[in-house]
Amino acid sequence: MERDPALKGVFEPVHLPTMFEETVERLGTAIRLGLLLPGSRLPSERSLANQLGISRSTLRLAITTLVQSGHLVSSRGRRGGTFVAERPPLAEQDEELLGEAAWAVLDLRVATEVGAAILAAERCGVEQLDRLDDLVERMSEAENFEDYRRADIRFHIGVAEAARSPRLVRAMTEVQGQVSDLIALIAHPEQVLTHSNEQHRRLVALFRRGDGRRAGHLMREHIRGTEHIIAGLI
Amino acid sequence: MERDPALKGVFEPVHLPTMFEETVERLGTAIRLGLLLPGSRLPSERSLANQLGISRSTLRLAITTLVQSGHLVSSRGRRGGTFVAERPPLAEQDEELLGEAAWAVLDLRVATEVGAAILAAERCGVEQLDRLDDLVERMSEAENFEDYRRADIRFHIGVAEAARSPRLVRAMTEVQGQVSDLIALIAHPEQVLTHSNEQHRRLVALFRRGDGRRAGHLMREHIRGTEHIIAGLI
DNA sequence: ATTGAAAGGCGCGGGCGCTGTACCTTTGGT
DNA sequence: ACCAAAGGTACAGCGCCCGCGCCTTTCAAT
Repeated sequence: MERDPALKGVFEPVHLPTMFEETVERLGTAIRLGLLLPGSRLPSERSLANQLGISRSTLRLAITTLVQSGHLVSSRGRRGGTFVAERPPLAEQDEELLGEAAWAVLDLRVATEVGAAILAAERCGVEQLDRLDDLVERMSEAENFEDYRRADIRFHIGVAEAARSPRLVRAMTEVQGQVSDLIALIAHPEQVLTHSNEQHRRLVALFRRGDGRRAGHLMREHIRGTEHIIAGLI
Repeated sequence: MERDPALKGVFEPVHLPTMFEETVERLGTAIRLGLLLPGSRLPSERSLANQLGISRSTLRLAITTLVQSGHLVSSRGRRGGTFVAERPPLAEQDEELLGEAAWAVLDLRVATEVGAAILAAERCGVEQLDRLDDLVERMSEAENFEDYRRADIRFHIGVAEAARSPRLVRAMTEVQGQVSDLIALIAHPEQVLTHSNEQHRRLVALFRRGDGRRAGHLMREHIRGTEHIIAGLI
């Protein structure tokens, strides 16, 4: 057989997540990224199972797992339901993650972030831009790292939304979920955050001007910083 | 519940491909993209099942499907095996594909191609550059569209290889597989191909200079052409 | 105080995909 | 003539997932 590098990927083992795993991953990531706010209520099990296109039995398995891991709390009765925990876990600080896998995630991040930035500059509307302005403001006023980080995540997903591409939003959410586990490991002095948010501000300005070229380049520079730090840890 | 657009994706139905479907997709795409050349031999069923991490029974189902669709042929006996058909189908000209799904694929393509181009400029080595030069040459000498197209696909996957990122290679392969179904529908006058290949040449030059900024921008312009044409069809 | 609706908590039968194993058949090299 | 290597076939079993029905808890409305 030829040693064609492109074929490496073709014959690689195929891992398919189960519905259970996928559901835990989706809901867990949404909670850890702050897309589902602490205390907010999820749809009823019957309704959510329907929306997700899975059986209630399977959904309940996923919910049980997330309750045990501290992401969710359930209560019974008339006004009962499933709620996001008040203090959900932030990130799975899986030290084993540092290695080959980390690089792969960072590479995907480059593609997703830069691609979203370029398309955002080409297509975004005013309401998305206002939203991004808002998030930049929130970051500049953040008192602690957690607040900053939450807004940061929303900003980057917001860029994908500005690109008007649902698939990119999904990809961005996944990438942010994985990269957050890494970012949680590194320190962030205030000076770095200020500089980072300055880049956010310039990005929005470039989106507004429709300058996809500079927006793409700036986004690449923006994310290069954390790459270097993480690279040092590996 | 809030109408947060980011949550749209979280609660969307989850459809997971089966191992059977995934295997058919992988092998079928590799064949249609020309990664597996006509007449070439696949590993034995037992070995391939082992490599893919699935049972032989399941692999056989996939192979049977691909035989019936004209991608593969099987022969028994001492020197038997499973071979790529001499004239495999080129693309699934699924006319139903034109619509919402087409845009989603094109968006992912922007991210994958531009991301790969940027990383290729940052990391590529001489051997990958030579490979890309070779493919550019092959395209310039192509007598017909099919030959050109095969080399074109290999070029773009080659960019992902130059980025030294296996995950991007996978992503690029998938994207090319889906976009090929669209590209097969549109005409390609020779003038367009010449211009397109000129861009390939300039891309390699930018990779060689390590100019990720211009490489990313040029790649975005490069793929914009087909976008416009396909947009016209939708 | 009663009732009913809306939510979570449970149990079970059945289907389908996938596995693993064993065995058969074909074919060409030794 | 034999044997090794490949595809072709059959079957028992397991795990995930579904769908259904039913129970329990709670609170709002009456």
